[in-house]
Amino acid sequence: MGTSLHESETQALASCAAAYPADLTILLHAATNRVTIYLDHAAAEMGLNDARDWLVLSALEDGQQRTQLELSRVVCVDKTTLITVLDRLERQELIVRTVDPSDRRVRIPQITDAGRRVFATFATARDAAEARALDGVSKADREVLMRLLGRIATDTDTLATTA
Amino acid sequence: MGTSLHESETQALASCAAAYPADLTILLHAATNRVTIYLDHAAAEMGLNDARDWLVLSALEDGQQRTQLELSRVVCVDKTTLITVLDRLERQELIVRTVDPSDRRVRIPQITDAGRRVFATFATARDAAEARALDGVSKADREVLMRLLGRIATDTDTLATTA
DNA sequence: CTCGGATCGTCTGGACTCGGATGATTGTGT
DNA sequence: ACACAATCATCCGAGTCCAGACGATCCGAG
Repeated sequence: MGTSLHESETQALASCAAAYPADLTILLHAATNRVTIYLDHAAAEMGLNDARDWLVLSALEDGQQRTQLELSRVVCVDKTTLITVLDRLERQELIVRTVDPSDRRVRIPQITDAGRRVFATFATARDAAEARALDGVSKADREVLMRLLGRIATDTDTLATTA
Repeated sequence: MGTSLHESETQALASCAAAYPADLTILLHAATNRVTIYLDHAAAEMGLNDARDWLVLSALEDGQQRTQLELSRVVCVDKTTLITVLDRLERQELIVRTVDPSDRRVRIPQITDAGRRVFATFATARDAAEARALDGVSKADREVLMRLLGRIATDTDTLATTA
């Protein structure tokens, strides 16, 4: 499934970043696309469909009981789209959908042992990639990066001006 | 066209960032989504369909003559998808497709004066948003952010390990 | 108890994306 | 001059996304 696209996208992104090196917006997109491509590739290598599949697994990994709707909010995936992800993960026996006996409307997706293993291997692969991407970067600089990204991600003022 | 979705996405992103504050991958996604939502909103306000519409305009703004295929590579938009963007921009008279007399296969999209005006107003809105998002951040920290993002975006080693 | 509104998961229809096919045009070898 | 591969824009089809509709279930008011 679509493994040959990585090559061309990689090239395209390279020229992208080269063309607009000073623009925060473009840089954000380019950096995100880059890690997305890598993560999708890593996910495909271990039988997952997407980096999003792993994201869902990671949200389930803490064992906390969550409704599908709650889960969709946590991982920022549309509730409709989440269904297809859960269907796929369930078919691969990485999760199971349990029914809450106290409320038969809701389904509680829960990670299986197999799912936990896939999550763990993916997580180490991702951590290695992150470490490599930031290799040689000082602790202080990393902290700056994370802090500013977090600020951009959660800054409500940026959006408030449009209202 | 889909203006009501901004609200819900914003909420979702907020919880997203809160749930995984230490993960570079998640932070990148959350930050990018945030600025994308803002830019899409700003684009819609001035009659554009997308932030991507503006991205295409920005690539045409330097007046350099580019083939559609070249353009698609510069802005990281699939050549097929670019067609629909150009069709829309042409319908709005923000660009024109000219034919290269020396090679009648190619179309050279060129920005019009109206397109230049839309680009300029959007650019100032974006710059203001970026300035607000980084308000109070020291020059040195900004430089760190841009440099590391650029490095992540262009780092070839990260992908090379998958081959 | 029962009715009505709220909330869950799922389904559906229309729009978008993108790999590959197609047609037009180019240049190159002979 | 002519065949033929290469390259451009465009079209098409399979896959995906998501807002809204829907049935099932819960809960509070009467």
